Amino acid sequence: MVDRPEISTSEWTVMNVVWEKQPVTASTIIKQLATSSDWSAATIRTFLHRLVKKGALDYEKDGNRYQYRAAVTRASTIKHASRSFLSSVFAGETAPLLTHFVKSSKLSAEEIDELRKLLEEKTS
Amino acid sequence: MVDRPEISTSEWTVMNVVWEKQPVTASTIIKQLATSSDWSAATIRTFLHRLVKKGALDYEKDGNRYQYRAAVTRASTIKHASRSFLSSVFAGETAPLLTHFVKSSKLSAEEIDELRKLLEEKTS
DNA sequence: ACCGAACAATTACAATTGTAAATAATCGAT
DNA sequence: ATCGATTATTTACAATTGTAATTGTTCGGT
Repeated sequence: MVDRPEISTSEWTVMNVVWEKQPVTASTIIKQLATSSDWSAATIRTFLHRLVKKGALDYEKDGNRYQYRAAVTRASTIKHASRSFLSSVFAGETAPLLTHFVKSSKLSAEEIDELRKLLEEKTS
Repeated sequence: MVDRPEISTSEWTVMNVVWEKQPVTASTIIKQLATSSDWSAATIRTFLHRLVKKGALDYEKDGNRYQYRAAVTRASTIKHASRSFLSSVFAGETAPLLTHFVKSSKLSAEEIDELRKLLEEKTS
């Protein structure tokens, strides 16, 4: 649980693909991000290298290329980033954060129900 | 509504003080942050200058010093930062974000009730 | 009118980030 | 065994960020 370097916004985008598809090669990631981003292949490869350097990704050699996979869980990384976002942007106050996101979001009936249940549980 | 430069984590801390106390002088901000941060006065003054440069703060001269006040509303700045956080960390999906923060938060009965009401409204 | 204290403005400097291009290594097909 | 394509590695470079120290300016008190 030593603290790893922060993951930047761009790096998060890459990590999300890795968590979704791992183990995954650079070119698969590049293909996947081709639509949603306007990064060049080289740029994405830079992010991959940096993420390995930061200890957020691991890889195994697979002939010519690497199969990347996450070295940290999405949950723990989210926890970290969320804590820091909450603390800087909402000055640490969760209720206003929740109010903001509830207000600004479109939620399905199921999602609303799910959240309501979670809130119930907190009451007890 | 031209897009202004991003506000960094440290700058957010300063902005939160300004929104809370404006109009406010540098030394008041420095005093306020003395407890909660370990920045030197010079560092905080640097942040103030940068925030003016970025168009996030304005000031009026008041004799020797400046009275700073926000040039952007907290609400709109929060909206911006939240959108970007949602999109990078939660891949744009609000429901998981809400789930995460509800689970990880301590909420008072009143806050829970308030949130429940907000959710009700969304149902309709 | 001058001095020190308080302020603001300028400068510094390394680390991180966004954005790649250039170079080196290697696999697969001939 | 060699060549081109595909990877990975190294290098580049400006902007932003964290963290101040230094220098310039001005107010308030003697």
